[in-house]
Amino acid sequence: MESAFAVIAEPNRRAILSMLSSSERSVGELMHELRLPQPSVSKHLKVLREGGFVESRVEAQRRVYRLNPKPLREVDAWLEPFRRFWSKHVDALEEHLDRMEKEKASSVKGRKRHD
Amino acid sequence: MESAFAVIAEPNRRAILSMLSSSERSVGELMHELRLPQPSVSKHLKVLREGGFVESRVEAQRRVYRLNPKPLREVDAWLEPFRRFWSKHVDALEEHLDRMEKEKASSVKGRKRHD
DNA sequence: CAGGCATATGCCCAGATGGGTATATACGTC
DNA sequence: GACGTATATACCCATCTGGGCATATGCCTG
Repeated sequence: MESAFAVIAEPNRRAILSMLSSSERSVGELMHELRLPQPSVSKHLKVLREGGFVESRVEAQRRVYRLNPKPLREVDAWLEPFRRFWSKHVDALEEHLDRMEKEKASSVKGRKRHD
Repeated sequence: MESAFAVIAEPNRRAILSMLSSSERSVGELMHELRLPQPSVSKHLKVLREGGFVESRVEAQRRVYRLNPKPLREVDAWLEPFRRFWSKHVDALEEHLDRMEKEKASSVKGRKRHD
């Protein structure tokens, strides 16, 4: 599995991560709450493990999985350059005014714009 | 393409989005900067378009693509519950208590092990 | 040590997907 | 309207991946 993005592309894996964000769980608990066959859960957990999203602890016959946030921080970091767009639509007015001003300025003296 | 997550699972598509985050580009510009064959760029753009990540504007024979941040906000929103893990110091206590509780419960009946 | 529970793994299959190539469509120019 | 440019699409193929099933492994109890 290439990247953290590919790992969280799978809906069941996202569900597992969401569950683990509230508290750690055993495979059986995940299996029951997600209503997935056990091999399926184990396979997804393997992908998550190898991607560094989860870690496991042995407790008798059970494996208890807990979240490791590191790979998700990578995703979060990748989003950073896009955050300036979050408020862009809200601030459409401001952007419009900003553009108006630029055009006004350039129409006076023929200044050029850079983009 | 199912979800926004599946769309950004592809490295070239993330590259396109990153490029568009700085400024809009034509297909030819993306093609040149990413060194990808044109059909490949067009196909990725189609996925991005249908996923709502980009919008296009016709300019003579060219199609100029610009970013639409909405689907990325979904991804950002999904990350929200995990952000409390970002600052490990703050939540270390809670996690510790959580673990203590489980150990107490299991130590009553049998042996315990951790790693 | 047998037997049962919890989890992991191996195998096969069907569907999805990205790459590559060829072709279609759209537009602008002469 | 012929031609070149810019982009989209159709087609084929190799690969990957998740689902389902069977089975292996590990641990605990009697």
